[in-house]
Amino acid sequence: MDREIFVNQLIRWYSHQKRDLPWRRTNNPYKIWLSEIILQQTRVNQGMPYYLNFVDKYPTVNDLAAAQEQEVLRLWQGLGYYSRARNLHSCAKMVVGEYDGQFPNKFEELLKLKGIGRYTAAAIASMAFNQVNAVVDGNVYRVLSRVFGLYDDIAETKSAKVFEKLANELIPKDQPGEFNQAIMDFGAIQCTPKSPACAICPLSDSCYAFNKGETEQLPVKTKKVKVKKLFFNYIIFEYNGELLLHERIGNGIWKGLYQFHLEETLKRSSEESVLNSLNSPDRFTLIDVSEEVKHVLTHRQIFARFFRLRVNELNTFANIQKELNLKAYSLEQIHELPKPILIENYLKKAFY
DNA sequence: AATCCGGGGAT
DNA sequence: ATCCCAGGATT
Repeated sequence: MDREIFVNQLIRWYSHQKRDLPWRRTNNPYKIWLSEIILQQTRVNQGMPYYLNFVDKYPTVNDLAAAQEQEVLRLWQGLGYYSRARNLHSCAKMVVGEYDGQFPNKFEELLKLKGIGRYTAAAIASMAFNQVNAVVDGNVYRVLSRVFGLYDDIAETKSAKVFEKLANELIPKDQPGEFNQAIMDFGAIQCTPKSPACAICPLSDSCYAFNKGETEQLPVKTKKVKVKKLFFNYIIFEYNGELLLHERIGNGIWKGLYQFHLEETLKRSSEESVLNSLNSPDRFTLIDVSEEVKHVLTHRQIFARFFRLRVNELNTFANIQKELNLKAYSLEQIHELPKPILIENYLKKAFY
């Protein structure tokens, strides 16, 4: 594939087929940054409502910096990879505190900010500040590997350099932002992972993969994540309309989110053994045991059950909070807490 | 370099 | 079921 033809055809395709997205209607670096963080490992359709909510609630980086982290996490609830939300908040405070509320306009400077890696730094630099920095995301890997016949394994760290080098050789200096968005939209709409629309592709004539019949083989990606099975037994202590929850702390999934008391095991536990694990089980009355819920994450399969217990006496309710480091919340308060979607789904079913 | 971190949609 | 998404931080 001739490089000049590729760039020209790609941008031509983009001028006709590009999606009308709200963060494309602005040069505001705050909004572009916000959209990029939200869209990391997230499809546009899934991220869109979150973007709109964030812009609505925090119109400027100052508004976001002034927010409470828990409020930010609550707004992020359901989007996953919650470190993105904590880093988002941290970054907003950095921009306000160290950059006078103005996002830096250079790749290397953007890279210093929390939650901004090489992809996001290039995206902001090119789209908000017209800097010539090529993005490399999943779409770019796919499009370049197919069009130019690159067999570098995209699961290998070193391959990023190969694709980044080529992308930076291709990117036109007079419209870097347009090129970056064009190649990503092309990957998302036209050159899709499964069944790419080669029959109507303006690049198919000289596309390596199309001509070699290799579209299914490219990009090359080897490593597969091993999935670990976990069994979660959530205990819901209830007294007079209040439930006990606590914040997940330490590093690990759902850090900063709230949940019920959790008994976690590597094998499926019997209902009896879960209840017997509690001190003086006669202090409680079992109201309900939920069906097992399967919750799938990238490298976890969680099989969860929810044990709903009515605490018999107020005194016991207070003691449990101390024993298990829990806190009592009304349903209204719980609604405002950031929670894993697994917890949220159960609450909707059993309480809301 | 390898591992961890969510949830959902397309196939 | 499997793949992968406008990836980054940590180990």
